[in-house]
Amino acid sequence: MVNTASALKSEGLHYLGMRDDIAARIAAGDLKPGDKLPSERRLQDEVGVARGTIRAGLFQLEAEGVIYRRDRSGWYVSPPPVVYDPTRWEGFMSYVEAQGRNPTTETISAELVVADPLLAEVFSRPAGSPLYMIRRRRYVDSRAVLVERIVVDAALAPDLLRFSFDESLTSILKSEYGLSVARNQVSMQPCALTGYEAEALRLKPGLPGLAVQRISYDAQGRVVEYDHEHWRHDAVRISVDIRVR
Amino acid sequence: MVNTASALKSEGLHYLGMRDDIAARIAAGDLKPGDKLPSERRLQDEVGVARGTIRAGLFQLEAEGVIYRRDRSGWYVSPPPVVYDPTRWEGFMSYVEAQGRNPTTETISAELVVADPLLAEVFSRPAGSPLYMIRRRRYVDSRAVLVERIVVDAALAPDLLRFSFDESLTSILKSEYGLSVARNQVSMQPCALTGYEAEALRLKPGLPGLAVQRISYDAQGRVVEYDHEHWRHDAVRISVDIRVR
DNA sequence: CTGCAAAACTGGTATGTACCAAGAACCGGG
DNA sequence: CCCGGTTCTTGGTACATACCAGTTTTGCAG
Repeated sequence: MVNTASALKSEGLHYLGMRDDIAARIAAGDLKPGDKLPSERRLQDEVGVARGTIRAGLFQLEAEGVIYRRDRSGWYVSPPPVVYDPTRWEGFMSYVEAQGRNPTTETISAELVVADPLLAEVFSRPAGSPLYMIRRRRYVDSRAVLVERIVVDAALAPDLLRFSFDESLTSILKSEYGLSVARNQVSMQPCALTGYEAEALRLKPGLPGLAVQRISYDAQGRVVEYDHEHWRHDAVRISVDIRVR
Repeated sequence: MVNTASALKSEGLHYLGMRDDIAARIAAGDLKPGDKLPSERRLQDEVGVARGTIRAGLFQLEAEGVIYRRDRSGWYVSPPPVVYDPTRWEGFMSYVEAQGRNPTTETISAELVVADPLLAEVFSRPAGSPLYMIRRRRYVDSRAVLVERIVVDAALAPDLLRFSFDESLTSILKSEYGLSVARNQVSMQPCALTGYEAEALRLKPGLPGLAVQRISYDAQGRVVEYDHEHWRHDAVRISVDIRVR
């Protein structure tokens, strides 16, 4: 490495120096995923720089996904991310479990809505068509990692609301309605989590995240699911393995 | 919207209020991509809050990819991101051009190396096998958006270094060596750009980015390219359209 | 031992100040 | 007109301080 913590300090980049200190302690296993860091004021005394400088270093590590914060509780070491493969239609529950983690889901709302012009276009239905809209929050090992809004065509899945969505929607659509996905159109973009998403994840508005939009089609080309997910950026890694066109 | 700028201000979240002010001016087209924002000290006077608060709001917008900074020059409105489809093997030059933007490439280095254990495993060659390693910096509309390190098997592309890599490596491999890609294995993760990457992109170390790793195979399953890319996070959007397994 | 209120602690926001280093603009000499 | 140095501007870093609002702990009353 070119820059050691001490080199950075002597260059006058104290916040990067302290960043490296903490990062090194994590890399060395001195601090493990889930562990709590010393408080900002304690670090201030230990390291001997102002609290603002300490916070700059912590923000750095947060942006890198190395640590995260719980409001007014403290800073914690981030657990490793889950791997997400958009080319598979396994649901969240199964691929998180397959990675040895503990997924849970909480339904925020589920309602019947009518298609606005945008939704109508996505589903190739007239505006005003009935659709189900489901909002959920999903956890990995008790940490909220994403909120999503799923829209399903009511014509394909009549009376969908009688089910609970705290488990896998994937399995409901398949076993109850015989709907399975043949094609996914996925778009992803780094974003900032603000407003509703930040609140739902109990995050400070503006923290970085990953916005995922997915349209799932069945073999007949009908839209089975129209999904928007907002992930905390440190909770996910994308992996794709595909034949090239 | 639930939170207007003025509402946030009265709540005591001045930095979010000013964030919304700027975001609104950009959304309204008052400030266009590439435009320069007023200086921090000017904003300080205009908005009437301390410079630290102004900077907090600017960092916010930066994390969202709405604005970016040129060191000691100023803050600028981000141009729209380019769309990147890992399922295609069109090179950077062609897909950026197809989106009406102007791509350029700069070769940083190109050399013959020998396979270390990790590279040997990727290429299924004995350690010590000859490989070409190419580092490049790529631009969209004169803004550096990514740095990459490509490794190519010297056995598949002998004497590769006689070519210039300031254009498309894709076309060289295809036209000169008959190598075309049948399968891509792509992994992506939000990251922080530090050290070499930050320097090469002339970015402050620690800014958010997207790390992309790609292994490209030909129809015989041979590794054609082993590629690591580091993108600035506001410059790219990922889009995938695939049949589900 | 339990339940609950008070106290201590923690991060969140904001202000003001100071100085540095790199970029941009200016201006004069050739 | 161009070149090159000076000056101004700009963001970058750092400090000290103050107060707020949730979280966590403490400790007392029942």
